[in-house]
Amino acid sequence: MARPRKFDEERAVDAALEAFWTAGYEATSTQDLCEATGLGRSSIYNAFKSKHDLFRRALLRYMEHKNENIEAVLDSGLPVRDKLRTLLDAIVEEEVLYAEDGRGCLVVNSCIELAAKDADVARVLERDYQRRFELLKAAIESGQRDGDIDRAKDAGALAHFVIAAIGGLRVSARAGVGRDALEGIVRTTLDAL
Amino acid sequence: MARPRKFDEERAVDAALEAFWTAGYEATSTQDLCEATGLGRSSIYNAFKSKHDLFRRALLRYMEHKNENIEAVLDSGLPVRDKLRTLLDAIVEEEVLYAEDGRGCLVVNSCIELAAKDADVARVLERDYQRRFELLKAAIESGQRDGDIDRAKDAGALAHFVIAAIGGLRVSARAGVGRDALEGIVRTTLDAL
DNA sequence: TCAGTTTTGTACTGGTTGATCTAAAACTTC
DNA sequence: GAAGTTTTAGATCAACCAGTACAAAACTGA
Repeated sequence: MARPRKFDEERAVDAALEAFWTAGYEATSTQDLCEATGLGRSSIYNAFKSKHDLFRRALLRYMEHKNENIEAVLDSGLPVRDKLRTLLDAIVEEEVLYAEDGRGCLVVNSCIELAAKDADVARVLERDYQRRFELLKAAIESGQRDGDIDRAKDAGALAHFVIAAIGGLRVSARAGVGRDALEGIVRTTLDAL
Repeated sequence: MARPRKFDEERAVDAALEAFWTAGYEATSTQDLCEATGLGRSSIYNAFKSKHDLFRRALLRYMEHKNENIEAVLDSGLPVRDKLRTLLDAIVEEEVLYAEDGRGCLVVNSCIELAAKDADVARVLERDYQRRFELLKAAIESGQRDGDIDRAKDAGALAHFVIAAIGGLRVSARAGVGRDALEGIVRTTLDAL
C-alpha cells in the first residue's frame, strides 16, 4: 500500500513515558520527546495527535504496567497482611531507588501537576484510582473472610486508607525522608489494618 | 536618599504566592506574576533577583502561615487525639474546598514538582518537614505522658506517619476522592495512633 | 516500472519564555 | 533648587514553545 513505519509505536510511547516520567508534562518539550524517542517531529505528530495525546498514552501505559505488578502481588497465595506489606515495601524500595534520579511515581506526579487543570487526565487518573481501589478492597475482604483482618472494619475504608498511605509515602520520600523513617511509616500503616 | 518604592514587598510576595499556588512554578509565567502583583517587569526584577527567588520567598511565606496554624492547634489545651483530629479534619475541609479551584497544598505540590530538580527548593522543603516533624513529635510525646497514646510506640515514627497521612490525603483528594472517603481515611489514621 | 499512499526530514509558523537595557520619572538630602 | 540615588515603564533580547506545511523519500500492489 504505502511506505511502512520505521519505528514501533509502543517503543515510542515507552521512550516518551521515560521522558515525561523524569521531567513532568509541562517541563518535557516536544524537542525532548524527539530526542527521547529518536524520532522526528513529523513522525511523532503523524503517529500521535499532540503532545497531550502522547502523554495520555504514556500515562495509560505506566498505569497498565504498575497495575499488573499490583495484581501479581494480590493474586499470590500469601495472607493479606503479607500481600500489603509486599506492596508497601516495594513502594519504599522504589522511592529510595528513584530518589537518585528523582522521578517518583508518574500517577502521583500527574495527580498533583495536572488533575486540577486537565479534565482529560483527571478522568484517566480517577478511573485508575477506582481500579486500584477495587483490587485492594477485594483483597482486604478476602483477608476478612480468612480472619486476618477484623471483620468489623469497613473494607472500602481500609482500601482508601492503604492507597492514601502509598501516596503519603511517596510525598514524604520526595520531601527528603529517608529509608528508615519510610519503613516506620509502613509498619504503622500495617498496624492500623 | 532616592525614589521610594510605590508598592509593599510583602504584598507582592502574597500576590505571587497566589499565582504560584494556583498554577505551579513552571506554569506561572513572569507575565502572570506581573498581572498578579500589578507590578511591572522592572519592579519585580528590581525587588527580587529572579522568578526562582520570588517563588522561594512565596513558598517560605506559605510555610510560615501554614505552620502558624498548626502550632495554634498543637498549642491548644485539647487532648492530643483531638488536636490531631482537628488538624486532619482541616486538611479534608481545605482539600474539598480547594477542589473547586483546584490548587491543593503548595508544599506538597512543590515536593512533587520541584524537589527532585531544584536543590534549593528541596532544602527549603526538607527544613519545613523537619520543623513540622518536631512539632508533631513533641505533641505526641506529650500525649504519651498524658496516657492518651500508647507509650510503647515510637513518637517519632508516629509523627512521620501523621505527616505521611496528610500527604496521602492531599494526593487522594486530587485524584478525585470525595469527602466521605477522605473522612474515612482520617478515622483510620487516628485509630492507628 | 509506475501509480498511489504513507512516512519522514527540514524549514518554518506565530507566540511565549525569563531576563535585561535604557532612559525618564520621582523622591531625599544638602 | 540642584545633585545624587532609586524605581519605574516600555522596548527589546535570544531562546524556546507546540504545532504545521511541504516536498522528497520509501514502500506496496498492480
